[in-house]
Amino acid sequence: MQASFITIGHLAKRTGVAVSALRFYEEKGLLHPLRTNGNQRRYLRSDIRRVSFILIAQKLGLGLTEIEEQLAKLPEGRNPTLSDWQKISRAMRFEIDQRINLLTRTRNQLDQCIGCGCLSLEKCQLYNKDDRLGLKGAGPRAVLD
Amino acid sequence: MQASFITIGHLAKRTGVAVSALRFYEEKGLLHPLRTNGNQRRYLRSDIRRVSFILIAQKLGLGLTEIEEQLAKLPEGRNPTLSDWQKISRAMRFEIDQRINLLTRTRNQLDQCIGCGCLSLEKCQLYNKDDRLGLKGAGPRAVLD
DNA sequence: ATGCAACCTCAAGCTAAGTTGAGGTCAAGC
DNA sequence: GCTTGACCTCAACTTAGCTTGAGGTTGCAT
Repeated sequence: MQASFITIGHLAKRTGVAVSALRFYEEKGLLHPLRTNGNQRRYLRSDIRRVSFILIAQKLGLGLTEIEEQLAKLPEGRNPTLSDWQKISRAMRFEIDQRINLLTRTRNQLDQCIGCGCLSLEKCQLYNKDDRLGLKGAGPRAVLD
Repeated sequence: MQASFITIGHLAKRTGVAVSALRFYEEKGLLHPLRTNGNQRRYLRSDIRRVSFILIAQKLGLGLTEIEEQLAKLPEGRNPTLSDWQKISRAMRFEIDQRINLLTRTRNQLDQCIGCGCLSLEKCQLYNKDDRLGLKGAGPRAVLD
């Protein structure tokens, strides 16, 4: 059978990802190729799509660990169906929306800052909001010189 | 004079950034504190704002090198004025807008993908567009199993 | 004038996401 | 049946952005 198995080199060419990166992804648990008797990796054709997903998700700023969590939702063993992928796509859309919202909020706050000239931690909305500082101590207050 | 100089510890508390990170930023050329006779760092109060800027810019995904380029626009020596900061803020606003646009485009493309179920490199807008693949060889075409 | 927290330097270590290289094996075409 | 390109493992190196630790000094408050 010249079945649906492809070599690592083939997968690399089809996805534009380096062979070394594909091996690295396997090490990180994102890919699970089979092996020949001679110990060479053999991928399913559907792994091309799997790798595409990794690339897209990385563009969205997800780390490999988070990506693995998403991929874990795919059925292991059988080829993922269209609806399997659609579920994940929707999750990603949600992610993107979140990011757009965050950026939009940041931009609005920055607009205020352009107005007031403040890039101060204590007065500026831009920074106070998003966690990070506890602003615990009632330290000095004169930030604007 | 209890002038406008602050210690590294003070700056750390005011910004929420670790002392070690502040020293690291200096090494990378983002901060230029003075030194006491005893070799301890002394920062200007305006460095609080400078650090705030670093934090915000990092959230936007800029690397320290790029941030340094922005900061280089600030006058060295004298305290930056309101309008100095405003210039930089506007540059940032532009950056944010760019990012929002990119994400919005990505989302629209993903929406198409949800429709067609394709997360394929060769057919999907999402991936083909943005560089990366040369898609040079006229390799096999059957991506959807 | 002394104690001790806060500071200093320098080297090494860490995570993420890979790449590079050495040394060796596999498999497919002639 | 042999050659050769593609594959294998394992270890070390890379960049970014820091943290941690060892060993030593400073400076402020009493």
